[in-house]
Amino acid sequence: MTEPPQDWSAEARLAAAGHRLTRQRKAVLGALLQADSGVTAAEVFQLARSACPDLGLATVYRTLEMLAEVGAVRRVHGDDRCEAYVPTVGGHGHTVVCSGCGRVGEFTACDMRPVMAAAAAETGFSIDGHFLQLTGTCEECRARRRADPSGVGKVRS
Amino acid sequence: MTEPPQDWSAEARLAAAGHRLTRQRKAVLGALLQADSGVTAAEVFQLARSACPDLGLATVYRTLEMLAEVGAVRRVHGDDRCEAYVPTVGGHGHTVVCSGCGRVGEFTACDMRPVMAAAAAETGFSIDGHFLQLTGTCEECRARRRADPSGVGKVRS
DNA sequence: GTGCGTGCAAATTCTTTGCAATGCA
DNA sequence: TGCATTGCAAAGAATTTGCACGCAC
Repeated sequence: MTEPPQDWSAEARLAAAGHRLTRQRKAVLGALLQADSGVTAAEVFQLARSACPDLGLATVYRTLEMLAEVGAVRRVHGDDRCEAYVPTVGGHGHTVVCSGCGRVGEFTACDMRPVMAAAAAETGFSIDGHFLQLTGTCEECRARRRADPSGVGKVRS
Repeated sequence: MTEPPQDWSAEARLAAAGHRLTRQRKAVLGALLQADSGVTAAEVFQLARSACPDLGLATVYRTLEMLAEVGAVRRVHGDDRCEAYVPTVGGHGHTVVCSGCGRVGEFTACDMRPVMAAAAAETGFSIDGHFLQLTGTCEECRARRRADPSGVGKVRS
């Protein structure tokens, strides 16, 4: 459609799509960047409210949907439940979710072509996209687990 | 934990986990097998009701959760919305969702080790699991698209 | 016979929408 | 200034829970 901008920042994406950069949207973006793990709409609301006390929850939903549309945030799906959001780093990327603390990492080096070819051969579908999300343990949680191998050491409620 | 059964059928999984096979659960399983695309809880309810008219919606939710727990069904996530279910074919597998009609294929030949290694190197996480879902076009939708290249040809409402 | 599993309906949670007022471009 | 955007509150959808009864084992 439109020429992709050189600048993949959220602000640039907004501008490229013809959206305004309001105080509320800055607050939502700030909350997303502040959190180093996937956040739900409710968590964004809570975090962003400290920067913008009159923020409404409906605005958070509207903003998150809009940000996902322009590619500034990515939706993260849990195995059980869905709907957490993380800010996008680059053009295409995938998320790694820590099973210990919920922290989210993002990586871009992904060559899915062999897997996609295998899938196409096995199912007869032509493959044109993929959603990949890895689970693992972040460095910090590995350290904690070493220190206390007995406890499960879950941090997120 | 428990020794995995040789038989990966849903009934065997239920029995292995100590769950009873009731009329309602048979109806839910039947509905899942009957549908060749991912179905939501509401759709399962509607389909299963023809085999079991006194089925309650709450039971569908309870049953789907239980089936997911024992690995008899897999949750499918849409890019926008979540929570559709497909029956599991084998021990480990992934789903391919047709963007035209919503039909779901499953494939098992997946070697994610290179991707997981790359992710570990880039993020510092130790990777222990992956959720992969491909999107593409099934054979039937490709044929339809060839016949009518103009229309988008979406089938699902 | 014993509990697990169920139906029903109410309760709860999550998300969306309408509309007048506001403020960014 | 013009129109996208917002807050509030109410509507709506999706999901869960409590409890007495029925049925698989």
